[in-house]
Amino acid sequence: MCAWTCVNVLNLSSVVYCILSEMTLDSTPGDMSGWKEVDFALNCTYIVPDQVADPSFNLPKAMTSIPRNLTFEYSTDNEVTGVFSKEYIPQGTRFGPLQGEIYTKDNVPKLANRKYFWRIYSGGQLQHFIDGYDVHRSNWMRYVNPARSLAEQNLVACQNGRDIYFYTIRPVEPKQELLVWYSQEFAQRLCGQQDDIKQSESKEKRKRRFFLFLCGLYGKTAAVYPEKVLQTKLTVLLNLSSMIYTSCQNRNYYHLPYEEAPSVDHYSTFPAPHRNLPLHLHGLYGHREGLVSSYPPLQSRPLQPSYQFLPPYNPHYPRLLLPPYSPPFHGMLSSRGSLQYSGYLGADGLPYPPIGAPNLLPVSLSYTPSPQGGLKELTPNISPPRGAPATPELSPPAKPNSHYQSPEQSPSGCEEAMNLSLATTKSSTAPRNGPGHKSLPYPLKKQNGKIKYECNICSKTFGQLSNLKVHLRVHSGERPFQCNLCKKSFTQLAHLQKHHLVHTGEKPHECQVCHKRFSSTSNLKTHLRLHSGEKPYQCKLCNTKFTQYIHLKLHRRLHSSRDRPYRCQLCAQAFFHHFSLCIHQRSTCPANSSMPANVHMKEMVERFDASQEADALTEAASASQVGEAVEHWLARTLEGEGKEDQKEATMLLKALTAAINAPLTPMTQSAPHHNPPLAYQERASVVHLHKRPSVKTEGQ
DNA sequence: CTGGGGAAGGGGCCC
DNA sequence: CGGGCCCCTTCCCCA
Repeated sequence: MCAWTCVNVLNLSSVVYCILSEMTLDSTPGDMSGWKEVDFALNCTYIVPDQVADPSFNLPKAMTSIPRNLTFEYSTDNEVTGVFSKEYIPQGTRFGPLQGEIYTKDNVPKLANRKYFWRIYSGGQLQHFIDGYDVHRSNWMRYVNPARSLAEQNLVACQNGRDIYFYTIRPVEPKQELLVWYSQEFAQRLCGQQDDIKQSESKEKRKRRFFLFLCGLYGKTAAVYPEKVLQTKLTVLLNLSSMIYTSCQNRNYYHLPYEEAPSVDHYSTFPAPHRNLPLHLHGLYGHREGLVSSYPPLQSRPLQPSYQFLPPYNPHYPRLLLPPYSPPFHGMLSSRGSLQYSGYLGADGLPYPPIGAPNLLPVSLSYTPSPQGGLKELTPNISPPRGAPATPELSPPAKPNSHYQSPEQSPSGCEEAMNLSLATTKSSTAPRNGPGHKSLPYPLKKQNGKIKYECNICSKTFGQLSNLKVHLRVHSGERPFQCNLCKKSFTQLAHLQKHHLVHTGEKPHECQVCHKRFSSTSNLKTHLRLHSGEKPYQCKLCNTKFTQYIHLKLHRRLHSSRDRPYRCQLCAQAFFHHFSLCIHQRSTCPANSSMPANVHMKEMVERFDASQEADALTEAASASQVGEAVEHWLARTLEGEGKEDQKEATMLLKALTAAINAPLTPMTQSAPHHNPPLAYQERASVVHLHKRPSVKTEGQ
């Protein structure tokens, strides 16, 4: 574990110089200058969750959790020495969260090894530690080495919610090592702790710390030494450190952490290296693995007050309370700000003035990442953990044969009632008196010998209770699955998982024809219709077919009643032609009880109304002319149809003809409700009589 | 304006 | 019981 040190303000200017030099080199068009931790959380494009290993492998999670696009580098002794990419990893990729044992300030074991401690802050206060020491409790992130220089840093560590994630701040080429440094705010939080730091240390401790500093000179290699070799090197280093320490006193100083002590808040000072030394030689890189969040102050000068009251990083911190600071240098990654301490200090050592508040950001943000790679289920307020009663605090779990007595309902007379209690979920977004609160209990019904669970809000029945429970969220408004990146919530985990692809950019479903990829099977299926030519949605009026229902729906507007001047005053159905209205009123109008309801007939009238034969007629056409047109239309429509269809059509023709010739009762008389009819030019000339099973027409 | 394609969300069924 | 899957629907954008 590395021990990070921090420059003394006396030497700040030279370091700033180094930073500026490196920044120039590192600045890329796609850099993330000015990104706050929340920006990383919200804007990162790719999310790489940990691998979930088979527990039966019995390997430490720290080893098995490494994502597939990463790999460990091992020493000859099979110890992990670093984490490398196996393939190209784009900028804006998120890894994490970091996992480990959780300790509060008060329950840290006395003998705890703090080398893998990360500090988690909430409300500006240290809330707990995540200890990555135990390889069975921590994940692969414990092995990520800290960046020793700006040039090599490719990850930034951010605290999002109460988790720590690593984000790629630049593309990572294959076989490149992942090297991380704190985000700006992360460092600021740590800086805020500096007041607590004890400035006094014994000479021996300082020597010891200087030894650790020298370990830093060896970089991460200390991690890979077997114990015996390490012991030897330790001895040499200790002797060396004593000598150098003595000669280096009274010069410019760096802070170095004292890692072996139970408390990390011990510091010493050591000589400043040359400005061109890599950062790890500045003492920033002092130990074996990873970063320590319990690292020393980045500057000795007190921060501006606003930094001493950093925004709370609890799950509901308001974004506008984020420190209104931007990185002081254009093109500089915000993470570098922390890296360089100059993120807040100018060359004169003074803090940079605040830059405009991020008023473009949403007012508030609820952010509670989960340890499951970005997917989370809201608990416990929104939804109980799996296996738990839906709302234990509000409703007792249903006991066998027990009856839930809702406030509105009597317990009697409902032998098969079931208490799901879902609708009474405390944090349901549905109004208290809205749907869901009167929905209890849920009666069991029997349909075809099978038990059905009925929703007593919409009466829909379900074969399985769990399906009903999920369904009830529709009424209750409960959306227990929230995306921790964009705050969207969902009623089902699967929906959240699918949604998650939006952030990862993953498109698992490939078209085998054109190899275009899609995020869902549904979208792929829709796409495949383009290749197959299938158009399952057909306009029943003009026969135009579509690959998507929405297109048919939009198309239907062309046939909307506003273009149909002749409206039936009894049933409000409208037609293009007056004679069609007459046929309707004498045959298919639901208000006309003289003829039995015939859906097919009704549809036929509509189709004829939209046909070219009908268009060819004048509105003053006689009954016989209309009858001829109908006959012609039917004959044309029936071309190629089966005998059954022809038989049916003949019957319809008779019915239509009879309708045309039938007297119109005064009550169904109608007139155009607006302008006289205009010829409808766009209608398709072919209208099929019968529906093909594969074609879904309107109303189906 | 209309048709067409893709992205994404939502409900429900099945295993 | 819950995850996975499928289907449906809607929105958005573009030609």
